[in-house]
Amino acid sequence: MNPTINDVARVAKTSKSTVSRYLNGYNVKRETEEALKRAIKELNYHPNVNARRLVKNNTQVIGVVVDDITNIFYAGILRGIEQVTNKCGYQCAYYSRTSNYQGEFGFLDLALERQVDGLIFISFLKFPQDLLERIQKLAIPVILVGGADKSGQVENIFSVDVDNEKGVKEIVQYLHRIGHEKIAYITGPEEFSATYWRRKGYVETLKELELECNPSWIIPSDWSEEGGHQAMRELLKVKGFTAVIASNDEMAIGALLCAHELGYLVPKDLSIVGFDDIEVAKWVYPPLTTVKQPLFQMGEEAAKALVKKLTGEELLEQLVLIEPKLVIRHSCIKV
Amino acid sequence: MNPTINDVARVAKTSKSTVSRYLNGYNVKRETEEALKRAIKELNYHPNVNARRLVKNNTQVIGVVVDDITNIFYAGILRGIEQVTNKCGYQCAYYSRTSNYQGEFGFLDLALERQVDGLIFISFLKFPQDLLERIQKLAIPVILVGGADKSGQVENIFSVDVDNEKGVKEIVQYLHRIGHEKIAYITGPEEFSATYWRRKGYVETLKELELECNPSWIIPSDWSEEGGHQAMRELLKVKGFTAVIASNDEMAIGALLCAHELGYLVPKDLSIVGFDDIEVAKWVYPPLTTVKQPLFQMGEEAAKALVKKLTGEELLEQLVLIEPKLVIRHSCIKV
DNA sequence: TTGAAAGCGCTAACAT
DNA sequence: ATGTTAGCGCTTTCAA
Repeated sequence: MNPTINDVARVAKTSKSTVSRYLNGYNVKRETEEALKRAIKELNYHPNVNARRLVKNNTQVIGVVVDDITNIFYAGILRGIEQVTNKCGYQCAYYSRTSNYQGEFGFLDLALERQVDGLIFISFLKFPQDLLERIQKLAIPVILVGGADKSGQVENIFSVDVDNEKGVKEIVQYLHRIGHEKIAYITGPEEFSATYWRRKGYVETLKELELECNPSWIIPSDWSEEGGHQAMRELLKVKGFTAVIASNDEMAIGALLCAHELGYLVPKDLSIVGFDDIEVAKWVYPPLTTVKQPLFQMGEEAAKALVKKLTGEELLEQLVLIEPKLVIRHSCIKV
Repeated sequence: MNPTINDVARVAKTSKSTVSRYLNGYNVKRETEEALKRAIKELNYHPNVNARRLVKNNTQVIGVVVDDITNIFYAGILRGIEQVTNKCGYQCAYYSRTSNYQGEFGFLDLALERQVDGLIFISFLKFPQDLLERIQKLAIPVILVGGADKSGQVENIFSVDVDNEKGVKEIVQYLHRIGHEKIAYITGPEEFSATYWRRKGYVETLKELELECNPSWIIPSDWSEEGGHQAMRELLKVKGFTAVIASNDEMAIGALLCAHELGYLVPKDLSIVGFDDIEVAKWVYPPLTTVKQPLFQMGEEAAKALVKKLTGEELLEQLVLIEPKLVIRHSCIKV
């Protein structure tokens, strides 16, 4: 069996409350401190956090739940979260929904069972309404990152996301600035909220700039490189456009490779833009013009909000939308 | 305050021991079960795991510690780990050493403080001797993934790694088979155990095949795309070789880009091989020939070993080395 | 099948 | 500055 504060107290010839006090940073007499230090070392004592958590009814850990921990996309967000939680004395524990939680929202048990003090849930799928309602009823703070919906906001739930609409708007404006008037679009799967907002950015900005909005220039796809490849193949049957916006970088890369295979030169014959600015975007040829997701900031905002809730502060906003940034490389050219 | 089993007992008009038994799957009378179900629902009761963990002195959670959770490289390993822990009724919690653990081996506290039942530690840096010694003394099982050292094995510590030496050996043999006799090599930083074993695979296989082993054809670098780029620039000043092995894919991609920039065609003028088989490897032009890391299997083996230790089984081996697989694409050509 | 009671390791009020 | 004591929410004998 592991040593307990009782053992430490016995060895140091004092009481367990004194041990507890010492361990928690309260003042003890110089000599007791020495004796305690020796006893702890001698016994190789380590506190049992489960006992402490039981009595204090808190854990000082923040749970970060992602749909799939192996999805590289979260990386920047996690970095941002850690940055702030570390400063505030919280431990970060990461959980993947691919693990065996009972039921769709089983991960909420992490909070209900008091494994964590609060939760940050990262997902780019649209957050289902019943999830939102359940979170709303919870006593434990849960912050959402990703699948935000400006319209269907639920009272008292804080979420942060990238301003997808704005991102695509900037792309279209940029293409327009360098002379493109006929712009095609490869869209993502509908279950992602980003799909909706990015396409909205595309359609609305075309209207604003009075550019041609041709439905056959919008091809649905699946975020994947292969999907982008195939979408491009279809687009090149339709023709008539001078630029293609893929709603993420992987599809943009697929489109790029497809164009090259079919004998089109990028950007000479065709300009291509992506979205996300994944690392590979600068390695492909030509380096991809895209829009950089402010992942780190998203993580920071989410963690700050959670820490505030945890310390009883009021949150002023319900939704923070962070602006992405256009990254101009070499996959677009003036026409 | 949250409802406890006492509340449930009161509402269901029974005792807390009966509630506990019911919750733990023991038989209770049909009617009590009904009453309990109602009470639990009515109160919205959720067990407090900290109390349970305290009395049972176990957590049913496996901690997975990585150097940096934002390093995409771990993805496959994590998937493998989850695959087996899910089956065995353990929860997986992921921790990043970039979080604020006290001191270099602070993450071991996760086990000492009983936050987890066992630990899988993933790192590709050489495992320092004192870490190994500390782990050896621990009552809690810790499995190592990555920085294995065939020679300096420490009694009673289980680790799994890819057979790096074998991987590079296969590359050299392949290049030799398609006619290359002069092969350059870009190596990684020395603090990674893979650097040592991969270079060993290169040097030894050259000797075995009686190929020229020219020290100025070995350039140290830093795993990065930029590093590979620069290493290639240096190699192309030396010249004389027909193929380059980069000890990871990112450097191989950098080398590829550099060669193209300087007017060399790959694979016509120069064959290039990488190591890892990251996703991008097939997206670059020409698609990169490389060696696929058996990440999923590594994760599986590690988790299986930990579960065995946790259930008191004996482990037969101390080190499992998993063979990587050559993936032939289009960056090499017969000479 | 159930209830009473002890105890897991710790914190915190209270008393000294 | 320190010791005594109660109690956090649960499991687990033991007895009925």
